[in-house]
Amino acid sequence: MSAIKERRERERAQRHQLIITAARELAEAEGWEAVTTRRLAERVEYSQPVLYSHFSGKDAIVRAVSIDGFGELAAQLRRARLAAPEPGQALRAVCRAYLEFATERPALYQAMFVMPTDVKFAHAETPPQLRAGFDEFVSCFRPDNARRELFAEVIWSALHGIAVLSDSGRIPADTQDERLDLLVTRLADTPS
Amino acid sequence: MSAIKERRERERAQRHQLIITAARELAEAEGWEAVTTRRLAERVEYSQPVLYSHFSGKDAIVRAVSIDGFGELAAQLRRARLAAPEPGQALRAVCRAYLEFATERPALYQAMFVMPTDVKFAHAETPPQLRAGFDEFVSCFRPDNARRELFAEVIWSALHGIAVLSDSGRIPADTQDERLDLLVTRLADTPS
DNA sequence: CAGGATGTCTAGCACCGCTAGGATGTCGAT
DNA sequence: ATCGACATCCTAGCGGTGCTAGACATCCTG
Repeated sequence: MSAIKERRERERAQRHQLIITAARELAEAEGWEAVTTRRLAERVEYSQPVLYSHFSGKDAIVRAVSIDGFGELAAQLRRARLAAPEPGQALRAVCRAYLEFATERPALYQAMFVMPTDVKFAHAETPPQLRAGFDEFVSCFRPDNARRELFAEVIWSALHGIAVLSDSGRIPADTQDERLDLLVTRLADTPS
Repeated sequence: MSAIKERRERERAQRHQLIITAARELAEAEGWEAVTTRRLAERVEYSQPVLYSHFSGKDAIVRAVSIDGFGELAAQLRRARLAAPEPGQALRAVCRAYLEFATERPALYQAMFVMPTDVKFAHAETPPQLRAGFDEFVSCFRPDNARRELFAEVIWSALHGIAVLSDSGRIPADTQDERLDLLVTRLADTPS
């Protein structure tokens, strides 16, 4: 009897994740405007109301996708930082990885940082994945830099601006490296 | 006979602008998600199809609002730059004015830089108002700085990132000044 | 095997952007 | 002054959206 309940919960959790990945795939293939509850339901081979038994609404689905994204972004940034040959190169590597993430998964990135959300950065309810990503930037600055969190914030904001303006075609995408170089050179902390 | 036509065209132009300002006011009061063609039509006291005799669709209305915004932003940046006591303060003043614009007119700012658009920055069909705004940033760097356009792009992107992330509540809004200070200090061109 | 809880679907609500086609009014020529 | 042509504007409706109430089926429990 308990085994049955467990099986059901397992199936339910599977379907929960199925909805999230289906939404993500659909968004990455055709953009978020193509992600409608009807198409999503059809894709997971259930009717619309099933979606609402898992999520409070479409926003919640987008949020779930974005939280998955936060985890992947943090992992990618971490990998880049650790792979940097020397500490001085870490910031550049992490920044490059960030921009790569944004350009390679534009829809996922949009869900994370552009679409309306109630997820905060520096807050008690901040998802740990997001905090982890932020910390990768912080770690690129010297521990004795009292303002390293501020540095990280500004770097992150600048990268976000670059990512989103080039994604929407507002600035040309072919000079990304020069912008990255300027940003990193200017904002790396100066060894005391 | 020609006078009548002229009067009609005048009235038509008036109504054209009326639609734009109504859309803008509605967006600034309740956000863009509240700007529907029905509500907008009601507000200008015409039926929906009238909107479509002036604009090809809702997107075109948003674009018209944003172009108005580009003009105002450029003027505001120019004022700030010229009011700076000395050239070294110009960049800081312009950046501050930019962030002020974004925080005081969030909906207008969204139409200009966040909502999907076909307006490009560096392009032949770039609206002159937008180019003028960009040039205000360029003018904050020394003419002999060969990369001043790149500097302007990066500054702009960073400001945009800060503006949009704090508007959506993703970074706290109460430490804007510190970010601004860091950014300006690091990216001002170094006198040779 | 009956009863109740659980899960799922069909059908529909109010809203969206957008448009076809008819009613209304105005203009210029006869 | 009247009539036809034209421009203007609105009503009504299309297919779509997010979301939900209520009927239906299915399964576990006593």
